Amino acid sequence: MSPSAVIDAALEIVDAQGHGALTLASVAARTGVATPSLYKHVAGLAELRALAGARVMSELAQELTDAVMGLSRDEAVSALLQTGRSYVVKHPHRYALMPLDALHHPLTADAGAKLINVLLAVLRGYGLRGAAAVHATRCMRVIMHGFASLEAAGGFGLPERLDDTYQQLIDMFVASLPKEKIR
Amino acid sequence: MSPSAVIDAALEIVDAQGHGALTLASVAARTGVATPSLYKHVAGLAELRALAGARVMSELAQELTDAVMGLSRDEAVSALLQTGRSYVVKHPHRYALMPLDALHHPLTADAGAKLINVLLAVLRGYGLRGAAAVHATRCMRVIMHGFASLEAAGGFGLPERLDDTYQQLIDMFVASLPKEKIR
DNA sequence: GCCTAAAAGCTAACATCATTAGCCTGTACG
DNA sequence: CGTACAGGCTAATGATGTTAGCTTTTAGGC
Repeated sequence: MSPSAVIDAALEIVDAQGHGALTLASVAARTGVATPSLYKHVAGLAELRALAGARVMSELAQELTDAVMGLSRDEAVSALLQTGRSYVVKHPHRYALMPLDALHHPLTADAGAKLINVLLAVLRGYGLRGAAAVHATRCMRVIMHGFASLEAAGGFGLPERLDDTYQQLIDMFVASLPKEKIR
Repeated sequence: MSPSAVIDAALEIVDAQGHGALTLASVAARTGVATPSLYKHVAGLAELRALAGARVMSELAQELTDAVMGLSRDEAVSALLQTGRSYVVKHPHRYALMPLDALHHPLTADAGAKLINVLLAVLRGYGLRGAAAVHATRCMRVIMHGFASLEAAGGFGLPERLDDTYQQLIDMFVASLPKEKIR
């Protein structure tokens, strides 16, 4: 066994039973090991959650990176937001693992930075600098996180198509970006 | 004591120590009662959380209602979004109590409906109907929830002014609404 | 004023967890 | 061949949620 294998098991449990079911006991059961043995690989439940969250964030960052490769500006923004949502739809339970303040925690800071960097890279195509870039990044995050967390939690009850709502948000955001690249 | 008094104590604990500190043991200590005695008023921890969440949602709905009274359209939307955020800034820990899928749970459905109704009322000024009203409501929710949850969780690390980011989001949303009332 | 029944409290007990301490074993490496 | 350590184990402790069953308080009717 290895720390990574423990995280694998943790993610399997989360995928199957939701993030509330992630306990050291359940991970131990799944890996066929006594609970205290997990401490040889992981410092405790808090660290395991952080590591699992970091794993998810890295995976998401990778998918986003792949999705925007070769695209720029509106196309890239749209692809990024769509891909972010589709990841959450694919693994609804994983979303809750990602810490919202990843940068504040050493175990998740790297993964968090990777994620933010994709957003920044996409916005670079608009020539946004300094404060403007920060605000735009935050807006994008708000939209992606707001929608994804609501969708993952089953927060949208009505039957109207979620795709349409999300597209409307994307259009809204894209419309707020500069039409000409700022030089 | 009464169920309501138990919820009061729960909210005091959450305000002071965060929603992770909300346990039956801590509520019992604060109300000067043995833990099992709480079951005379509340069915268990899950119900207490739901009831506390409903209380918070009602309170927020009331503040939002007060804030938009006498306003319409862009002014009302702006006031609603600003007031929503300021509630979260005032009581950062309470935000995490509100269930995202309030309508699915009988104990929180009423409060959830109250909240949604404020949003719908404000959007009525634009003459939005049917699916369009649903999408617009969702967009507003995404923006308010996305921003508030990130802010409450300390998810914005950089020093740029959050007020500016939020204003940008509000402008973005307002710009997406019809300029003339649809009749 | 008293009596009874329900409301509200208590203690004891149990299950589940996380966590720590201390022990055992196999294996890689000198 | 011996030793050190990685990785596993059992036992024990302390929170916590929850249930059961008993006691006390209280409110209302007689």
